[in-house]
Amino acid sequence: MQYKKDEVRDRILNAARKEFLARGFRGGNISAIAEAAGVPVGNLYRYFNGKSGVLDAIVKPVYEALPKLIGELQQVETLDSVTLGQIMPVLSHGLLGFFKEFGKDMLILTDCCEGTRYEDFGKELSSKVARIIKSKLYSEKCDAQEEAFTEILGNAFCCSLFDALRMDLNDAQKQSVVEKLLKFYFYEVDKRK
Amino acid sequence: MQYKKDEVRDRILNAARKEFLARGFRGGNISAIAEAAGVPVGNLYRYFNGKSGVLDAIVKPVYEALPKLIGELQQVETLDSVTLGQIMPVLSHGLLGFFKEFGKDMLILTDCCEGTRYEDFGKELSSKVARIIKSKLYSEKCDAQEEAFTEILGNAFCCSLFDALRMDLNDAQKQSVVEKLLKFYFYEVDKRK
Amino acid sequence: MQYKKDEVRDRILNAARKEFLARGFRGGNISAIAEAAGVPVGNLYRYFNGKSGVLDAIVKPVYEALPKLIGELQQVETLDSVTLGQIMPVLSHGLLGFFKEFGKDMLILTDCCEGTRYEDFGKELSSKVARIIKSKLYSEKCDAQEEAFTEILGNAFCCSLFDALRMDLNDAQKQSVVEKLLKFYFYEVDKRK
Amino acid sequence: MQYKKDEVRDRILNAARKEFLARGFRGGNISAIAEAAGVPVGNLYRYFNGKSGVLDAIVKPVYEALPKLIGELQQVETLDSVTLGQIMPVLSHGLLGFFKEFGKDMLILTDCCEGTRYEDFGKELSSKVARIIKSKLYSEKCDAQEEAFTEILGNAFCCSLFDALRMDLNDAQKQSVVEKLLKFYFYEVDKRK
DNA sequence: AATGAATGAGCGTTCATTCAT
DNA sequence: GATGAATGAACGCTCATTCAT
Repeated sequence: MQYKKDEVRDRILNAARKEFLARGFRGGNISAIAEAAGVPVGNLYRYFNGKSGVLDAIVKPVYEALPKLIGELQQVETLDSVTLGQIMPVLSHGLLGFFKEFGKDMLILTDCCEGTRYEDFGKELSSKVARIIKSKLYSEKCDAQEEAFTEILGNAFCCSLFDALRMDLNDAQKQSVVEKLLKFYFYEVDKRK
Repeated sequence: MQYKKDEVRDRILNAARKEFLARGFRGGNISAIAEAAGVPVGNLYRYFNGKSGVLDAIVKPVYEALPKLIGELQQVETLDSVTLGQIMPVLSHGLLGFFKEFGKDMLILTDCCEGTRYEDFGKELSSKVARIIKSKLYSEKCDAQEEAFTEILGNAFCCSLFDALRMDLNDAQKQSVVEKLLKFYFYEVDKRK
Repeated sequence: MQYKKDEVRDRILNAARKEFLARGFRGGNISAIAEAAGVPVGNLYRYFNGKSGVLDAIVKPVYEALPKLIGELQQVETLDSVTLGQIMPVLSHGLLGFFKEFGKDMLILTDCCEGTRYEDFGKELSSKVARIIKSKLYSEKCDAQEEAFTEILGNAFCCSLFDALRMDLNDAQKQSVVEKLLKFYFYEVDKRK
Repeated sequence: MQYKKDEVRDRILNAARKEFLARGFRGGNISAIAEAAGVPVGNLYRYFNGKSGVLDAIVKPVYEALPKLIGELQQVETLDSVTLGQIMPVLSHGLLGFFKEFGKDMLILTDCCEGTRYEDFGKELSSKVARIIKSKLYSEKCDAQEEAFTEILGNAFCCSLFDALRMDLNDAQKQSVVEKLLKFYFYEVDKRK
């Protein structure tokens, strides 16, 4: 009865998404998820490997797709002639694509994974972005403040993109907001560094 | 008073700071705090009103000092002739002062209070900042994207300031980083909006 | 439903009855109840809303049935021509019925509820009875001693009825004892007041 | 510093009396007693052997004086010619005397000793009184109902006396109420048995 | 495969008692 | 002798997980 299983699986995942978004992973309650999904607790354990198994199912796809995006960025980054203003759209476009594909799961990954092995995802992404910013903003070595400045910028830019995704806007509006952000962050950035 | 009470109190608070930073309030374990502080659980309750009492002791001072800063901002904001580039230093300077006074406690307040009455502190601060940005960036009504844009900016700026505070730099360096951020965010901002 | 739920529920309630009778509500130990019932603590909480939930289940039915009895008494009481010797049988008959229906639970209600919202049940019942006695014994206002006297009588009569219920007698014997009590308390009572 | 000790001792006892009357022995809190007495907890343990030691100090005098009274009763009881109407005044007079001497301590003994070795005091007193009633009311063997009836009467009479003591009346009034009770219970009791 | 009752370790908290000063 | 901080066993309760049916 495979068709049945998938439907149950999805009901569980959707209930879990709601629960984790509302209460975080730690605060989220497995029985509440099962009940909301209309599935007996015991059965949930046939579909998933416990609470963290449910989280994995929700979050792993996004989590593992990230290196691909990062890879693309790194390829572009190494070209000396490429500017931040050219790289960042790749990132933001990629994230927009992610969001279209994975919906809220990306936000669960970034916002609701305290206390799990995913909790550093956001930080890792930020620092990757920071490294790119740094390499483009300061061609040679830079001092502690500049180092800090780029880290902060990496995080701020990521935060801003995620905020944009979070907002209750249609895709076109999101696109437009992301473009506004790109302009805000990287237009004549060299003058403001 | 044998075994100076204050010393025990501080040991508990410091152990709690570590625990809450590492695991958040919900995930933080009172017994672990007591043990790390070298205090039996029961005794901890002589010093603090339970788990949330410990959190209060750490976080309330910062939490209650905020309105003062907000008040200063609001006074400055209402003057039509004042620009973002003039207001924001007040905010960043205030936060720097906060940080000097309250150290990591401010970060506990912003990062570790999920599930407590403090959980909206960061959001409230951001939205306050966003409102100021909006009033200065768009003199009249603005559309949904612009609205979203300012909200995102408010949050990003606050995040950046907190990141700066979080960094392992001396005060002068922090000051310098904050100034870099002010420049980055608000220099010729009208051109990038 | 495997392991019929009702059977577990009853095992818990019976263990709780014993525990509360032996140690009172405050002194009663939830883990001991669970163990005596052969149920793990956690499971007990599937059946009842905590310690006071178990008490409620035992005691509420009796507690809420009382007003009905009081109502009947009040109807009879208001008639001027009715004597104590006629009213009290209504009360004692009612309580006998209660006891047939609720068994020891009524004694738990009267004896074991210190520190709960039921703790005044006995006192309220007594004072209700006292008021009836007073209205029949002293047609007009009465002095402090007479007031005290009726209060004491109300309580004594209630105590006596409960004692009768408590005794290890069959129903017929109980009935007979109650009749003896009625005679003892109210035969030619005016001569002894 | 003996004079000091006694004063401290009394302060503790008085605080304990209040606490036990308000919350019972089990519910009473040793630290609260110490605080109310203005004595550090540790010091309380120099004066008394813990919580039950404090109770002992309050309650033992009354508890041990009882056999004396019972003894007097038993002496009178054995005389065949003596009637209930003659014995009971001895009891009530004795209890009145007790109450004058021990004040509220007798009520603590009867009302607040659940869970201690004193908890059966009331029952024992009642059954003693019941035995006297029985021997006078039924010269020969009696059936189960009569047995029960006398037990109930013993308890009711004791309860009534204690209630009388409990009331907020002056000594003369108490005396008068007790006489009312004696009349109520034992005037022409043979007709009502 | 499905069900939901059972399980028990672990949490936050209380409080009678002891102990260091 | 006086002090009150320290101690830790025990409580009521929760919840992720297992198990019997």
